Amino acid sequence: MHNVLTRKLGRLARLGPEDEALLASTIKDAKAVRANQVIANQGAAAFEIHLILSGMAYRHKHLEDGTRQIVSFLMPGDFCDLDGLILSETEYTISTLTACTVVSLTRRTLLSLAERPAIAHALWLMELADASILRESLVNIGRRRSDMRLAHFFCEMLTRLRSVGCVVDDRFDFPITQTELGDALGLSTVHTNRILQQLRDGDFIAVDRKSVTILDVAGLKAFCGFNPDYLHLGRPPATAGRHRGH
Amino acid sequence: MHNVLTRKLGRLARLGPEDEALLASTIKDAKAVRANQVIANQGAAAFEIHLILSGMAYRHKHLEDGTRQIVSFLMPGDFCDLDGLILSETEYTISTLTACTVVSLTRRTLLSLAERPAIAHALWLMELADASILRESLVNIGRRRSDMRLAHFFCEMLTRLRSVGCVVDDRFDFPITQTELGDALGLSTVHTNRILQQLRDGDFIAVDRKSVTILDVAGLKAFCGFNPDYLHLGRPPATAGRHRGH
DNA sequence: CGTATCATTGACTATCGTCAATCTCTGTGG
DNA sequence: CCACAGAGATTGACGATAGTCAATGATACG
Repeated sequence: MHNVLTRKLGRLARLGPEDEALLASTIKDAKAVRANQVIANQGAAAFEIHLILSGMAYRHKHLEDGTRQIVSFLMPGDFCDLDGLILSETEYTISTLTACTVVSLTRRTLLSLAERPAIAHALWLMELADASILRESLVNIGRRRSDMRLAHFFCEMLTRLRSVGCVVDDRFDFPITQTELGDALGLSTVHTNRILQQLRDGDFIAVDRKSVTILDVAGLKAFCGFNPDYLHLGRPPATAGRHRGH
Repeated sequence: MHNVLTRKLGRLARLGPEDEALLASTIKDAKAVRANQVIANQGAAAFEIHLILSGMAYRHKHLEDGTRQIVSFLMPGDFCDLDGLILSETEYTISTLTACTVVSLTRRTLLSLAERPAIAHALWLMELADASILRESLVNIGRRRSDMRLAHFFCEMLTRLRSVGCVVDDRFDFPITQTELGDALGLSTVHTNRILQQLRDGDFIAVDRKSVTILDVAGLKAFCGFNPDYLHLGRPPATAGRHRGH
């Protein structure tokens, strides 16, 4: 009867039965949010912290000239705005990519969770992993050509989504537009389109409106030099059953 | 008799006299490090956490193809590798830009600091500010033209260095090469050189081997749309004496 | 002085962005 | 069942931005 968060935290720290019970009693009252909705707005006061239970969302920042940059993707088990715990104002917008189940927690609730050392430790780790992903994104955008950039991005999505059980046969739901992809990777829509075609022509990936399939996982990783260490996913779930062997 | 860290943390949380005493007794045995030295190496085990007391350093990640990306700049009062507190392996290299004074702390020492709520709160905030700067860097590299990118970078350096008292008359020590600048901003050395010339020709900045002078602070900020909120510098130091009005 | 490092330049190329048109798909209303 | 609208994908043509290569200056330091 574990929820995503319990499983995720459990991979990062040794939770006792009391920790799990506390988490189970806290993480409830999930709210359904449709795709392409705003969860929290850049510049707005941060009263609540949002946790994704299912679905995907992203953080994005808007510039004066009307463009924007997507700065992170959020998966099941991720907190959208943990910094609202301490900072007063959210400095990015959070939008859903797919339909999501979201839990809203007050600061007080989260602080009470953080009083348990194992949970605090795991939350710390999540925050650090978040920063680590940001640094790798910086490397990706700053120093990789657009084809490797796309490739690296898909490798990351594959790996992170797999870690929360959202990948089947190297395929995952990913209803992203090419404009959004470009906004995430610092590319124009047109260029994103062309590079995407290259990756398809190279039989690395297959894409449709709603999902992405990685046709050649090893090849794609080799192509962009993907090394998943920076994701800090912790030890693999002990309960795993999928994708054994071959 | 406050050190940089005490002052910085004091701006982020309300430290009691005991907090300050603890910090003062902990932050000692500073080590001098020359410019262009490695403090901690990508991939090495993280035994100690490093704190910059004076000087500047930077974090950078290396790619397989020999290029690198500088992902953060570290100023007095910044921790270089707070994540070593929890993660076992540093995933970036830390190098000094100038001669630095550095304090090395064991995990145990840092954990004992974090037992005091005000200090823990301030450390939290520092970590969040760090992530916030990373997100803004992503915006900068992903979505700003190279001239605005450079401009924004200099605005950030000016603001951060000023907050730790390292700016006099809009001028600060900054012995960075154009190659390093390019590595930080996702640009080639040659292009960095040319854009730098534009900024000089526009009378925005003056640069020499060792320092940067911002000739037109308001103009530079307006040019790139700089908004310092993301730096989360907290309330200005109560003890300030420099740069009052006139 | 000689050497090393960095800055600067020119010429050329590659990558990437912009604009505008067209195509495809999906869902809707009739 | 079909026409139509709208969103997103795709194309081509073109231009701008940025990278590469290689040579030349400038500066600092021993």
